[in-house]
Amino acid sequence: MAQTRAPRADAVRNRKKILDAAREQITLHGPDTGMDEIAAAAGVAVGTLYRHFPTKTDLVAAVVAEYITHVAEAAEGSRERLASGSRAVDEISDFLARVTEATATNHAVKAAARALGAEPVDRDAEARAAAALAALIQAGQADGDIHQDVTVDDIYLLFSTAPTDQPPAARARWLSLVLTGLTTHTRTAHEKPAS
Amino acid sequence: MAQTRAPRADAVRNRKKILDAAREQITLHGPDTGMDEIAAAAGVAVGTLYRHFPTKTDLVAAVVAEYITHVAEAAEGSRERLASGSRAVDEISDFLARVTEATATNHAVKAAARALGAEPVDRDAEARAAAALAALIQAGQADGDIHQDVTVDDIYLLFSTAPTDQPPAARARWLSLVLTGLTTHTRTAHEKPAS
DNA sequence: ATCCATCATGAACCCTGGTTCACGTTAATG
DNA sequence: CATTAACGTGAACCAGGGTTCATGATGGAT
Repeated sequence: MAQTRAPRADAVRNRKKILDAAREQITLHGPDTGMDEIAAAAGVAVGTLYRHFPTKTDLVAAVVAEYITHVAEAAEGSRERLASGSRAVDEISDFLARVTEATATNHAVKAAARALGAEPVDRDAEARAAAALAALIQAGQADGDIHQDVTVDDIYLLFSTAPTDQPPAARARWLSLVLTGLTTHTRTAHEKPAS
Repeated sequence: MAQTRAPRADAVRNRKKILDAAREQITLHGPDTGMDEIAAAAGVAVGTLYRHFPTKTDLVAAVVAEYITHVAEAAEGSRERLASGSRAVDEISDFLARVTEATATNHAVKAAARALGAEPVDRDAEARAAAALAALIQAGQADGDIHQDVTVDDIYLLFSTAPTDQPPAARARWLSLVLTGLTTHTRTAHEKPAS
């Protein structure tokens, strides 16, 4: 019944080369990078791209999927580190920093995805990320470091808007500003009744 | 010597129709809206677009320029309202809210601008906006409501990353989170020595 | 060593979308 | 009212880039 042979070795190799090249080239030369360029960067002919990915949209989608998986792993890593006694706020901070970093790499990719009508990918990875994040937030709230009203959606909202085309200094500053908004010991002063 | 005739009435009318249509269509159908669509929406032939704007890039640039002018006016409006005794924090909040709103409309426009290599436009309007903002921040700091380390660049950084493709509720939440980061009575708890 | 299914190649195809231009219209000037 | 420069029109043009396909190469099973 299993009529499917094992995939050829070079095919696997090429698939990986293509994905890497795609990520890199799109990151480098913007969302409008041509298939030709990607193929060239991968050391492969255009036709090979199409053997692995029926359409450019599919290729970009695959790259995005990789990215989401990466985010999920980062979140789960942070969560596990909680066991080793690190503070939740620090982990959240680290997580945001790491993801912002990664997102900076993938900004153009996401733009490309949007431009092509990115589609439902890897609900599983998304779920894992959300679960890990929820755990982190709860821990932080238990510590009294994170505002009670902060949710996973908040984190998503923030890092989906993370500045990705800014220099590192700006990104760091952004992170600092945003973290201040998540942590405790403040309610916006102007909402407070005039003491 | 003034050999230049007065511009024709319909020409002026059309120019406005084109700019409006461009903003609207790009907002509606994404950054990849074609010149044809814009022309149709403006009730004008393609050639007319090119009479007014030599290239698509120029057209988009013009739309962006309008937008920046709008931002500048919003900032100056807020600043003037300070005289009437309103708190600076509130004005900053209002400003961010209004700009976020406007930016939501212009998200696609900015994307289009980027994709075409948006270019230096209206340094003047930018300068006016920056000046007004600086005044607002200073006032807020004098009130003790805004962190001392907050700068105009911070505001720019934040609202340049404002979520623009999110529903209003999400945008409001974002604003709230961000404002918490700007206002006083907090330093990120996890940076504080363990009390 | 042989064979074949899988895979790679890249020139050619085609369609989308920005841009042009030769020709009709129309608003301003006198 | 006549004249003309400014303006509007839209079919046609052209380049860029995604996609295809006939042909050749190669890894793996026998």
